[in-house]
Amino acid sequence: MSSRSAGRGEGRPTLEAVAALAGVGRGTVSRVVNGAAGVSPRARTAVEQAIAELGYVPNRAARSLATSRADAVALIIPETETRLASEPFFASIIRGVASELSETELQLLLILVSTERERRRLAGFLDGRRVDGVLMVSVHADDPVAELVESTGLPTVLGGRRSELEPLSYVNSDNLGGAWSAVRHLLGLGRRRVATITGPLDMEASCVRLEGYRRALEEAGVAVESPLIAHGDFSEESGEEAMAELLGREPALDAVFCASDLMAAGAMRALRRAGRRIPTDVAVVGFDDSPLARHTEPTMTTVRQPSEEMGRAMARLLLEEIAAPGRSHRQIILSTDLVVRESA
Amino acid sequence: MSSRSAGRGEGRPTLEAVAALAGVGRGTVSRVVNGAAGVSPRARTAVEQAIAELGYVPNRAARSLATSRADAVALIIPETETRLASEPFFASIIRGVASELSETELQLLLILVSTERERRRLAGFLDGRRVDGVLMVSVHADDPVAELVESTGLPTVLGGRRSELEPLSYVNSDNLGGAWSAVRHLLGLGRRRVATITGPLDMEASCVRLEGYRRALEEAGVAVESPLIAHGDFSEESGEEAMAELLGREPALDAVFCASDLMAAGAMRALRRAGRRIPTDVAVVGFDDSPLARHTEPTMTTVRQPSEEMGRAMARLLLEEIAAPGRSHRQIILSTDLVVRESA
DNA sequence: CCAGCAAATGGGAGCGCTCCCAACTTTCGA
DNA sequence: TCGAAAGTTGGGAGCGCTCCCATTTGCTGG
Repeated sequence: MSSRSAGRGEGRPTLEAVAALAGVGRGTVSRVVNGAAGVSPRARTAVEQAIAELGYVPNRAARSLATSRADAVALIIPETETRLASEPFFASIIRGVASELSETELQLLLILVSTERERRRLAGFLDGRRVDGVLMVSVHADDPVAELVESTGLPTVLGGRRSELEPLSYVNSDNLGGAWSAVRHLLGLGRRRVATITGPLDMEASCVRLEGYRRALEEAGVAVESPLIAHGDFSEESGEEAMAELLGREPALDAVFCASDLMAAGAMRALRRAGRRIPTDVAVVGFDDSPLARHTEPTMTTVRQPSEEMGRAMARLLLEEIAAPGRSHRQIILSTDLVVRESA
Repeated sequence: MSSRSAGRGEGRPTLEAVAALAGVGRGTVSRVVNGAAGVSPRARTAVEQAIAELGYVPNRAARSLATSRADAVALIIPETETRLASEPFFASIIRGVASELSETELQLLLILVSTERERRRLAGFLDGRRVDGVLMVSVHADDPVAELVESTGLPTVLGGRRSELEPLSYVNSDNLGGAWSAVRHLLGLGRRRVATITGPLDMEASCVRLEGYRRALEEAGVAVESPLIAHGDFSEESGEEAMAELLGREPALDAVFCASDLMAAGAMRALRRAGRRIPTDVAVVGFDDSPLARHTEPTMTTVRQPSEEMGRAMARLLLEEIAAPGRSHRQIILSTDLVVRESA
């Protein structure tokens, strides 16, 4: 049903074969295939028939060579360790990107970069212009991979930004608002000793979430105390350690806002081990609303960020950027919302 | 640091430019670039120098056109609904595949197929020979996507198989042994009314896990009763429903083996709602050892399948198949092991 | 009835690379 | 010392497609 005649790579019909069968020139066939104007109805039908008969499919390499377009975009995930697997966030991004791209002719190249070797390989790859644009998530402030991508001058869209003055286009979620509403929720519950576990501070999202925490506290007239702030790296283990640390410094804390669900899960574990009841003794709020949040015990109150939509928006932005290169860069902020469950 | 001179696509140096600068012919440069033998040391250094000086990177489209290789493989995930996001299994596969591929020149194309439109697009894509091989996971028995792939004649490796007489190469985990040991564990705990929630029966893995369940029971001289068997589709909701159904039919059951962690999580929820204690009243075992298993309450006993290794093995097999096409197809079975936690 | 213009069409000239062969060197054995 | 074998090298001939221009065809108006 798919490839006619001998399925081998060699026998595949070319533009020329179609032209011959349809009794027209290559140019005409090309026009039909690419939906260009200026083809008589008669010629068009003849060509379409020939295409169907031969089962013609254009050779992308040849097209690429002639047009110097790649018809592909890369999604770069600089994943340290096992984050890809443990954080469904990435999977959602992938889904969003893929679904948006499926409307187009563009292919999606997935590039996981963790080692130095892979980074070098990426450099050559991008310089080889095998893609028309680049999507990149999980960017750290001085990420060499991001710099590499930026230096290629390819259309690029980031998921998240490196700093407030991010020169590249990006899609971000409202980290400030999300964190703020999480902490406000905690305060609304009457909690006053609210701690926070941040993500890695070389990621802007972490800083902004911390800032949201600060603002909510200040607005409520509650002092921001550094013993109530601990740092993690988004991983579950780091959340567990940070929580233990917090508990050691501030035994009286009655709530904690974690910059990721994974860390919140770790924190919950640490709290349980310390004999604290959740949420009675300590209320916990996470960030992401990953599937995990519905499986912790108690279920987790968390800030939902629309990760799939984020992937979609990234892809859309990239398409625009590819279509109109040089245009000034754009950014999209997606709103977050608090999902209240049992833990707070 | 990456692209010299005017970064624009046009100004990029070609093979010819390198040849000119090095004072040799195109053939020699090509030989050097491709590490072919038969180049004098003198010529080789001259070429290498020129390449460095010009920052030359071969144009892949041109190479593809000339060699009719694509230097890429596709990973096809026929994902229904949100499975990609909810099942870290896929993420692990991706990681494994990507890490194995990073040793090579091959690029990884990710193709998510869920709609009919996307399937048609895939057909054209594969016929366009844009990849040298195909990797595919989550295959259903009469999966049209799998048939499509098979019909292209491209080197292909499946994750899982469609039936016992799967003609394509595949990597599979020991579903039979895994299920068997899970149920044996349950029996060892003294449980005698052991139920099971299967996956979709149009997937071989589901059938085999069910078979493992049967055998363990039979070996122990325990009758296999159909009221103790319910069917799900690997999703959490289906697990919940199936468990409710089971409870209705067989209130006295004291254990349940679920063909996926997600369904086990759903089952646990249903049990809790029905007032059954886990594992006191009903012991639960899942399958996959997804991250989720460590977050349920109680934590889940489950069968671990090495999903990342599965991805790796798939990639390795595909590389072999691409290198030596026509060679008879191969299969690899990865062993599973039981991870005992609190739920059983 | 024909000049004059627009629409349609054919096909040459690449795109940058690999393949392969003819030609040239060098080396070695007799 | 010479011919043959082995080692090198250059570059023509594509790979299949798009771009673009010259040419042909089909109309319209004077």
